[in-house]
Amino acid sequence: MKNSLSVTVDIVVFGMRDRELKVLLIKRKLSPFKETWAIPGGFVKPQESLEVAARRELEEETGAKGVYVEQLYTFGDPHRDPRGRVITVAYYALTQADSLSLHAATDASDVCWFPISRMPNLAFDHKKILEYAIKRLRWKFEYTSVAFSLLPEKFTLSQVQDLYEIAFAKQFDKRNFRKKILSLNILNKEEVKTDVSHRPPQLYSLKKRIPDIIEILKPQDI
Amino acid sequence: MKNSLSVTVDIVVFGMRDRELKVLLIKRKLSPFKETWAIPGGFVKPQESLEVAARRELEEETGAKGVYVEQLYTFGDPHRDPRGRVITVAYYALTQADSLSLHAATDASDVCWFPISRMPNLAFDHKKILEYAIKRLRWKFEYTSVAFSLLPEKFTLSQVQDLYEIAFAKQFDKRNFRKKILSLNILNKEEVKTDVSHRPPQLYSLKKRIPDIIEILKPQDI
DNA sequence: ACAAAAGTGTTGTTCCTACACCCATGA
DNA sequence: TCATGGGTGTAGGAACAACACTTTTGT
Repeated sequence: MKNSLSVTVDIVVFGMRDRELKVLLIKRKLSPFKETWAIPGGFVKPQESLEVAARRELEEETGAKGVYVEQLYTFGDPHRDPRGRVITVAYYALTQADSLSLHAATDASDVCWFPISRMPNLAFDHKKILEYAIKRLRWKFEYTSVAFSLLPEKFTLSQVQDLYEIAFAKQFDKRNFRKKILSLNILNKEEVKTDVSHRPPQLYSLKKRIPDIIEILKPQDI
Repeated sequence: MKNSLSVTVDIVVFGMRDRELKVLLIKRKLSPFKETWAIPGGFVKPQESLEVAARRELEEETGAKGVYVEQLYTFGDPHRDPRGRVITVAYYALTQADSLSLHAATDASDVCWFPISRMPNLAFDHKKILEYAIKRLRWKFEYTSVAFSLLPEKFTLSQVQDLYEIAFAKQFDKRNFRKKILSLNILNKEEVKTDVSHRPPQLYSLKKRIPDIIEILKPQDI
């Protein structure tokens, strides 16, 4: 039973800022890949479940608790880590970027949001992990309501549309989009937003119990 | 870096037999869970990638090579294995059950197909893994062409429909089903099957290059 | 008054659903 | 000739796509 395998978790943290979809990266303080940008992660502790480990890593960098976290894929190529055999279980998280305050954890000299369209070189096989995460994110946006995890508690329909247009790099017809979202019957109407210098928008919140799969977009929309 | 983690792969092997969707199970020869049915699996070797390990386990029990294999999920609860911390990366495979010959590998005293509707008690957390695999399988049947991996090279449209009706435990309208499948434009027409005591059916094969996601069924079909 | 974003309906088209009978072969 | 599974079309309804103007507020 004894062997020299190690297991890490890595967590791809998504957030929406400045009308761009961004990912949180850390600059590594230690070898290998010292001073290279990487996805946050670390070794799994002996008595810790994988998701708990992923949430711990997330919290260390961002302070975020209770956000949406989902297992992505396990990367186990024997040569993916120069230190030896390290298998990593990748997760991704959807956060409200604006409500987080970043702190470089002990193993990082810097933490920063990077837009997915302009990524630096990444350590290990993190480029592959990131590409996989983006693919999964789009799929989830299409078929589930996870996208709303990137928005504040109360939001306008325009914010939802912006989110989808950014994620898919594509414009949608306003009337059809609103009709579609409302017809899904997954939103509660909240109050009307005031203090805006234009017509006051209706705020909505996401209902609590929602089916896993709801087909928000059609495949040809992509 | 040294720790006492072990990593295994488990592989849920699906096949279609006697108009039922079945899963291959082994009877464990060793403790823990001696003489209990379990999903085939084993420890990952130091220089072996995860998928290679999964395929090796599959081949040991069935001789099957080159079949469809996909990573499912990684189960890492600290207490899932009484021997200590064992993380398992679960895979599933889609095989043409009739073309396999089963051999109990060294760690098994028996190998057998079980219909998913009548499963025995399973070792470890294998019940959970299996439920997860069945969920993923249905999802994949809906949105991709993996189902065809359970069929022989050349097949009739009725075989496809049977497969879907069995997987979803639901009847589909013959004309609509055939229209739908053909409209996807993923099949090549082959020869007509002879030597059947009824009207000779048209044989089809799956085209080589097919988009990942094709929406074979609609959500409300399920 | 104007700038800025919110909000709203209709029509044509496409896709889905429901439904029942004839066909080709081997025995 | 009969038993067996293979194969086919149409009509009504639902969902989607394309499209432009009016509303409400702050400045």
